[in-house]
Order: sequence, then structure tokens, then C-alpha cells
Amino acid sequence: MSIRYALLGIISKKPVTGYDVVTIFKQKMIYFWSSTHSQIYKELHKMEEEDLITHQLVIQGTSPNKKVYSLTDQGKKDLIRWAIEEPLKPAKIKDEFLIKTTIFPILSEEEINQLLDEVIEREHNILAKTKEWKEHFHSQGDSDIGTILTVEYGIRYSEMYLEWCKWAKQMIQDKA
Amino acid sequence: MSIRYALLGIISKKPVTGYDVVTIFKQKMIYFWSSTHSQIYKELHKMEEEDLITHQLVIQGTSPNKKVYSLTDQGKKDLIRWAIEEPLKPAKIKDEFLIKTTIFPILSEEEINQLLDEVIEREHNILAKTKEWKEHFHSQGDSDIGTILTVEYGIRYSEMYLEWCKWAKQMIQDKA
DNA sequence: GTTTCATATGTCTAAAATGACATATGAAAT
DNA sequence: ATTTCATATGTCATTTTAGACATATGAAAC
Repeated sequence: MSIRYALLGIISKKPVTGYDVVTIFKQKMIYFWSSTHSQIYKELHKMEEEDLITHQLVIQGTSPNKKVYSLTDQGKKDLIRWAIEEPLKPAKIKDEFLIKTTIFPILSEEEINQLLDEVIEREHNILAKTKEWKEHFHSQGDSDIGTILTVEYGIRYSEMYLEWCKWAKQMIQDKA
Repeated sequence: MSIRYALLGIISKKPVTGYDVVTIFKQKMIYFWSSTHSQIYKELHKMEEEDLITHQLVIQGTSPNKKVYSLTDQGKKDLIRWAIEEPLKPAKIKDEFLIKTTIFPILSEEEINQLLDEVIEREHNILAKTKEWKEHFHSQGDSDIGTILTVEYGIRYSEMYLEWCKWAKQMIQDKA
């Protein structure tokens, strides 16, 4: 039941292909949802069987043919029902870096700084992409409230992470 | 390979039971790792078979007998190897609330506010528990750098989330 | 006395998710 | 010419995870 509503939510915005969904997860939703193309294609098939979505085959000259999915009435109804009626499940997070952080006491200062630099670079890249995306949709005149809120969340999340890293570095230096 | 190092990390601090691990995940690591007792017990068995941990049976008068696990030399070696050598994998996050956020445009203002209030309450509770824990380990004179850093992360994470919610509420009111 | 709660450990089935394998087009780069 | 890249869709085996079922103790609440 997990990925289903993420997919319905994406498709509700505008018709998209499975390939589009993959890039949306990677580029625009990285800080609150993740999946792989194998799971996405499988779930799209299942959802079409259950009449929540349909697709239109688009033959392209340039690149391979694609299936553009859109919501059925039932799909939209189910999405809204889920959003309003289903009790909110706690977020599921698996952040390996924080696990590594817990064992800093058994690592050397150099090793710790190396790990922190690695994660800082990762987070910088994510933040840069998120800001890029924000600029892009603003320049397009897009004022979708869902997009505005989630992009702001992404920026705040990454900034929090980076500030915490900076604080952690200072903390470790002071302790040493 | 996922939960393994989370478990090794926890056990490296001090010997614990499977039951302890369950509560640690729930109370102290909720904002960066999650699992269930069925998975934890299974993985502990597997890790013991592979000689990464061992247990000592403790017979208690009051409550049921328990298995207290500790790291073997091999377990500690593998944990450090993982931390230093294995490339950092991106965090995997599944936050349903942000999915719900993306479809705010097809919900009513009342429904949106209800959802936001729900998540604000959830996050308040998490923050309260994290702060309680921080007070507790400070009062115990615990100055484990791993704990200090992760608890600070938890507080910053929850505060970021709550501030974003507040901002979102304002944003939605202004738009209406 | 009976239920509920915290402690404590396990199994089992089903669902979800990962990662590898597999294929195909057209454009661009080397 | 050949490789690489972006686009595009799929399968399959294995691993991971979730959630239900199962049991047991002692203390506390009702």
C-alpha cells in the first residue's frame, strides 16, 4: 500500500510516464520519498488492472514509444479518500549517516571529518538541485501550492542538515 | 545489509536485549531509523550465527529471561570497516505526510488544516520525547559524542518540521 | 479475581523493495 | 565506425520489511 498513493499523487498533477516518475522521485522528491524503476513499473501495471489509472500509448519518432498514465475517476476518488480518511502513518526513515554518527566515539577525528565532508557534499548537491527546481517552476509561473510547500520543505530539510553538520564539526573540534 | 549495522552500532555502546533495541529505535532513533521487533530478533539470530555478536542469558526473578547481546571482536571490526570503507548510501525516506502535501490543491482548506494539525501534534510528541531524553542523559553525566550529535539532530529535525508546518499554515491562509 | 500493562522472545505469511538482467531507439560524441 | 548517453519499458530472483499470530512472567490496577 506504500508506493501506490505516491504514484497516484504524482499522476494527479498531470499525465506522466513511468520514466517521468523515476526522475520526479530522484529530482523533486528525494527528501521525502524514494523508489526504483522496477517497483514503479510493477505498481503501475497493478494499478491499471485495478482501474485506478489508464494509459495512452504515444509513438515518438525520436525516442522509444511511451505510456502516458492518467487517473481514472476511481483513482482520483481513492486518492482523496486516502488523504482524508486514512490515519497518518509515521514517517519511515533509514539514514545510514546518522547510524555512522552514533559510532563516532570509536572512530578517529580524521575519519569522522572525512565522513562529515562526504555527507556535506551530498547534501549540498541535493540543495542545489532543489533550488534549481524552485527557480525553474517559479520562472514558469507555476503556483501549485503542493509544489511550493514541498520544495520549501526540501530546502529547509537540506539547510537543517548542513547546519547540523557544521555544528557537529565544531563540536568535534572543541572536544578534541 | 540494511538493519545490520544499525544493530551493531547500538550493541557497540553497551550490551542490550532485542527488546531494548526495539525501544531504542522507537524512543531515540525514530527520526533516522525504524524497524520492528520481528525483524530485529531475526537479524540478531543471523548475526550470532555469523559470529558478529554473542549473548548471555540472564535469568530474572521479576520478568521473563532475557538474552543480552554484545559484540564479538569480529563484529566490532566489521562495524568499523563498514563505517569507514563502505560508500555512504543515500537516505531512504518514506514520509506519507509530504505525499499528502503534494495533493493539497485538490483538498479543501478545512481538510488541509486538519491534516496539518495532525502532523503538528505528532511532531510535538516526538520533540517532547527527544528533549526528555536529552535532559535524562545530560543529568546522568553522559557525554557520548554520538548521542550528543544524534539527539541534537533529532531536535533540529523536529523543530524544522514544526516551523515548516507553521509556515505552511500561514501560506495556505494567505492564499485563501 | 480479572484485566491490563511492561517486560521479553519468538514464528510465519505476505507484501514491498532492491538490484541485476534484458532490450530498444536516436542523438551526440569520440 | 563505435561508444556513450538520455529516453523508455520491462522481468526476475532475492532480500527486506510489515503485520499478524503466539506465548510467558510478574506487578499493578480495577
